[in-house]
Amino acid sequence: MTYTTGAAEDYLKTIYSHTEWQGDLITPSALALRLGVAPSSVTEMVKKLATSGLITHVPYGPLALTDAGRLRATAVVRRHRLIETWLVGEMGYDWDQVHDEAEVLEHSISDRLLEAINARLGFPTHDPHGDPIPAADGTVLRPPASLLTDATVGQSGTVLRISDRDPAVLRELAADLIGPGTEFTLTAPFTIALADGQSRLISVAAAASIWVTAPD
Amino acid sequence: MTYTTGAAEDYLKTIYSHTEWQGDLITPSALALRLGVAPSSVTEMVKKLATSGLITHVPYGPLALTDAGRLRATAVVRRHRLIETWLVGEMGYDWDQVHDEAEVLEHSISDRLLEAINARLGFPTHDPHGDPIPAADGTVLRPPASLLTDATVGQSGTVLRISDRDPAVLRELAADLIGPGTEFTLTAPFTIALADGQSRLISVAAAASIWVTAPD
DNA sequence: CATCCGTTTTAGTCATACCGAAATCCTAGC
DNA sequence: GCTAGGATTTCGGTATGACTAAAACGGATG
Repeated sequence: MTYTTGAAEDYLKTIYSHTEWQGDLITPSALALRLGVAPSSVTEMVKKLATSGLITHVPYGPLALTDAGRLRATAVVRRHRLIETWLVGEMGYDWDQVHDEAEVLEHSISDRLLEAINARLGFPTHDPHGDPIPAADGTVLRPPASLLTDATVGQSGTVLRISDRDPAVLRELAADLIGPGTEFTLTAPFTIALADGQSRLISVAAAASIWVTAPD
Repeated sequence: MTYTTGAAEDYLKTIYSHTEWQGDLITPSALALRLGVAPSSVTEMVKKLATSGLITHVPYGPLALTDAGRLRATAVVRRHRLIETWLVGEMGYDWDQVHDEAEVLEHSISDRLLEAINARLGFPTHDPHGDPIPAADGTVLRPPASLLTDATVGQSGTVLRISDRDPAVLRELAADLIGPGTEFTLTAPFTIALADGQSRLISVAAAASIWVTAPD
């Protein structure tokens, strides 16, 4: 009933993450791809999660979290992002090096230790990549955002988050001193002008990882 | 071959811990008791560990670590004790509250994070209970010690370590301000006089958990 | 030296989580 | 409306790590 293995947490987290910025529901095959498991494995886990009341699923249809499932998922995301913030803030990690470590620790840290870390960090609201850290009650503060690849030339805004999927992208942007909070104007696909007047050429992979304030 | 699951690590660590202070080899039944598993489970895991070259075992005989097994075991113990030291030193835990958390984290923390913690702590040599922290190469600095229950009346010495097995004992001794480094003279079974002249009545359970400098 | 009894091993199950192959479903294109 | 092909599920099987019950072992005792 209270089904909370590490594997199940990974499924819930991935389902949640897909809807967090993209908006649409995730399909079993997309979930399998993201998790790096076979589609048949997804079918099995989906059955267990549905039986436990954490997701809803009509056969051959997409997956959706229930309220209970979303709470469980945001709890895992909260752990992940607090751990990442801690690794960068206190333990000397760079932002492209924290993902794997957090991926493991998010399943093993106790609530008590998590809150001790949270307090040490001063109760941060965002992780190093700009992702909002869900509150303990599952609340997430997420401003409207769009991808830099969808921005129009001339559009100005602020970088809100960088997807932490690709470490190479994170290293590229760190070298360019681009991160959450950076103000920019898109001068060409994909060249941006920074506040100090400097110009930066952004790789396509990086542009597809940068979420910026939605245009007016 | 490189068999390093969390379960196997627990077996190795427990085999090692038994020999660390007691000296004699552990039997399968004692191992089962300590780990809280059935004897048949031990037989199975022993087979795997022996096949992997981490322990030696003649059927119906006791268990002994190989050099490779001892190295693996001390690595786990090192993790456990550094994590405990960190929880007490930086995260606001008391010494009776760290065991369970360390028990989990010792299997999931990366070498990198462990060394970052180690550096933050200033490369400690002992954990809060007085247990020596093995070096990365498996070396352990362990002074000769004997149990307070084996001490003779009139014997003086210094508390070297308190077994972290029983949290209640740890709380009792913390309340009595007794810990590693405390100098004492045994005045009766089990009453000890401290350096400042104060006297303390020690419970039998606590006395059986206190390791002191060996008598001359 | 035979027997007894606790220890250890064997044999058979279970739960989790994964896989590949085969069957089934859904839908887009005709 | 039919059908091809991709997506999904079903089915059988693998690996880990645990369990119980029962058989096999071996050291201590009479």
